[in-house]
Amino acid sequence: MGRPTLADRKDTRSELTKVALEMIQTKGYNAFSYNDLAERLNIRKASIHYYFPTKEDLGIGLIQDRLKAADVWQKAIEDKNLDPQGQLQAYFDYFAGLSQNCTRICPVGALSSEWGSLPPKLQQAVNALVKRHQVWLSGVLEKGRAAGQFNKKGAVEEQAQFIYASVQGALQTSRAQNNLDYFNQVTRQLREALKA
Amino acid sequence: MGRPTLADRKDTRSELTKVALEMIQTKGYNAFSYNDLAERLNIRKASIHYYFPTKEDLGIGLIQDRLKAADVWQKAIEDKNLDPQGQLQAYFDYFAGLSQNCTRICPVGALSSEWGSLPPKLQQAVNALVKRHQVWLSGVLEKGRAAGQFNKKGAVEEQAQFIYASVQGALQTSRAQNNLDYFNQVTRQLREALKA
DNA sequence: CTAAACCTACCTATTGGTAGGTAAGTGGCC
DNA sequence: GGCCACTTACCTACCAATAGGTAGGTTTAG
Repeated sequence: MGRPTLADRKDTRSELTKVALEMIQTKGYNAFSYNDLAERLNIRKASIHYYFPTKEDLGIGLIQDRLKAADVWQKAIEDKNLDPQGQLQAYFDYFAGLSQNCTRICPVGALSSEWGSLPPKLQQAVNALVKRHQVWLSGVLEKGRAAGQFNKKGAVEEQAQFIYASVQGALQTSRAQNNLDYFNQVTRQLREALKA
Repeated sequence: MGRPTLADRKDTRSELTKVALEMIQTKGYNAFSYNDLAERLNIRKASIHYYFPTKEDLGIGLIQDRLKAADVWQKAIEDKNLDPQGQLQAYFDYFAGLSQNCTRICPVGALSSEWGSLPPKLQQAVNALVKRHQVWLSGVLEKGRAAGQFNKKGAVEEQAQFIYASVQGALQTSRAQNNLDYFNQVTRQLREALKA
């Protein structure tokens, strides 16, 4: 009967961040509107403001979701008991999967490219997520060095930055060229550059 | 008075692509409007349509400008008679300068991040510019290999892709972190990864 | 006289956002 | 158990601002 009962309702909030995330990955932050989201979820756009008063709030909320997802992912990786090299490979695999046949890039990379048009608080949130990635990578590199898997050229933080930047760029260029091999070539060379 | 005589007029077309370029680099393609451009050039926005009927035309025109600029730059580099390693460094230096104190990124990287929202012809234009970069880099690497300056791990095209992706990502992340050292760390590690 | 290089004035669609509803579910109190 | 206050999760209907774009002038130079 017209309106669904509460029991029927989906978790609208997480649906919103999910679709907004997808749109940021495919089109960018400034290329989607509340109307686009409303049509996708089959609700009115005013309802979106109930969960996210402003688009900035939506952006920040969505990044916070990613922060939690990173927690989950990192713990799942830990449980697999991979060696550092395997963990690095899992990181690459994660992004290769995220690419979805060269249709998406990392949301953080997308937002970084529109930096000057982002509200300061959203910039902060993005930065926190970047840092999280780099801290995790640094940890993996540290362990890998101890295990003799990675070389010791420069600080691990610098190598982590190198990996992070290359992955972001590779995802973007690989989409522009419509060829995931591009991404794989880059990660192959990263492994080469890091090995002991 | 009021209105300037034709002799006083700047080259409005190139001013337009220049300012549009800057806005793409700082905010992204979807974050600036014809109105923004009009205010910056102190003309009416309708006049912009005289030069560029649509925003897509503007984007494409601007990329074609960059293609010509790349020609000029490459020839200027050739005249300097640098060795391949010096040419690669000049490439890095070019991007470090383009960063303008971590306020701008490469326009191609910016457009690549908004890929899904770009008109197909603009995507094509962007791709042509990416290819130009990579072909030039491949040439430099080829010569560098012959001169014993670079290693021969994989094809030069693959190494060129690696360099290109890393530079793009480094520019973006370095802006997000507001720290050009980030960019320099990445290029340092690229040199390391390429050396014979 | 013509054409280049603008202009004013307008258009429709869309933007993010607000005001004020309303149906359905929740918890407390007698 | 029944009533009532309250909250949740939406809704309709609007708003001013801005988007890209168009029609049809006007000024200036050659």
